[in-house]
Amino acid sequence: MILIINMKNMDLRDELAVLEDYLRDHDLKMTKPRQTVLETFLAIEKHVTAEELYNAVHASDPSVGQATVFRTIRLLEEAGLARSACRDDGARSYEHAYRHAHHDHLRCVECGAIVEFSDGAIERAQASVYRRFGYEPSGHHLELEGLCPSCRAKKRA
Amino acid sequence: MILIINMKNMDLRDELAVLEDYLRDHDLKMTKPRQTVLETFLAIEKHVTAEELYNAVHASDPSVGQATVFRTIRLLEEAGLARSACRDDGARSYEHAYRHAHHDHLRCVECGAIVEFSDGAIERAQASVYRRFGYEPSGHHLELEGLCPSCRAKKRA
DNA sequence: CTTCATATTGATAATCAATATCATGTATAA
DNA sequence: TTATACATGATATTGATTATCAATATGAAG
Ligand SMILES: [Zn+2]
Ligand SMILES: [Zn+2]
Ligand SMILES: [Zn+2]
Ligand SMILES: [Zn+2]
Repeated sequence: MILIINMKNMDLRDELAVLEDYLRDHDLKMTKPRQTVLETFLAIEKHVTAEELYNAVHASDPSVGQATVFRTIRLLEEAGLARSACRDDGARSYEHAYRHAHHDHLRCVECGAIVEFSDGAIERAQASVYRRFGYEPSGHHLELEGLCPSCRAKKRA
Repeated sequence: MILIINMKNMDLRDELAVLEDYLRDHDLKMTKPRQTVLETFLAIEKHVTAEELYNAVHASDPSVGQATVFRTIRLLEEAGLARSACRDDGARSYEHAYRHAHHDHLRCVECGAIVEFSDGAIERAQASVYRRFGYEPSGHHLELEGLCPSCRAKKRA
């Protein structure tokens, strides 16, 4: 058990430092709930909604409230530790941002499977669009939708 | 006044036919509120939310209720007359889809100005991503964010 | 260690977009 | 016209998120 906790702490070190720096710079305080939310978020290696994150947080510390999870995930976003995108079906979803290179998403409209990809040609073409209209780039959201190989197979069967 | 109404009717002819065909094929009925919502939607040449559309509809016919506007804009989407995308700040927004070629959006994060563009290189690169992962394309959403020329100038001043 | 100003918390109420419900009104075909 | 199924507007409801607020915890200063 202690080993696991130690391993977690090792993995967390940088992210924790990023959060602490952000808090210090904004006269905010490090608290137990905020650490719990950060740890839980970092332990989930996929896209999560605030609700899903709350469930996970609640499992390891039932005293943490929903509101705090919503507040903290926004904080993580501002601190550069999380990235968010609005999901077409309602709830906003979040993913890791620190030490996770920019990527776009390819989602199966049938089963929801998500492929994360990065494509140089797309990025370069986007840069040229920015230049064409004289805009200064500050980010973008690209989601490709389609039918994944296994759902295509099922549909043919 | 009559002239304007006639002009509107001319512009509407095709779109109205598209909706009528869709309604007939689905055993649905053409009604006054549905026509009003369609006319109003087509008269607005920019992205609108259901709420904004309701306000415009209400101006020309106060008897039409909000629920009907929500229902009808979804209907227009299904009929291929409207396209929607979820806006980062909350409400879903809609734009014309009939006889409006696919395009992507470049939005100023400062003033909200939107440039609609279409870029062959981006579309081709996306097609190659679909092939790479064996997905069958069914659509995509791309929004570039940045600072428009005039906001860049203001920022420098 | 104690003080103390200030930030944070969890519970709850409130907001916002979007849907569901339902009694009443209306389109359309026979 | 008459029947039938669909559509409507008002209203209640949902679901995600945010605001409010009294009680608590943090962290810097003394
Ligand atoms: Zn699939
Ligand atoms: Zn991702
Ligand atoms: Zn601008
Ligand atoms: Zn557009």
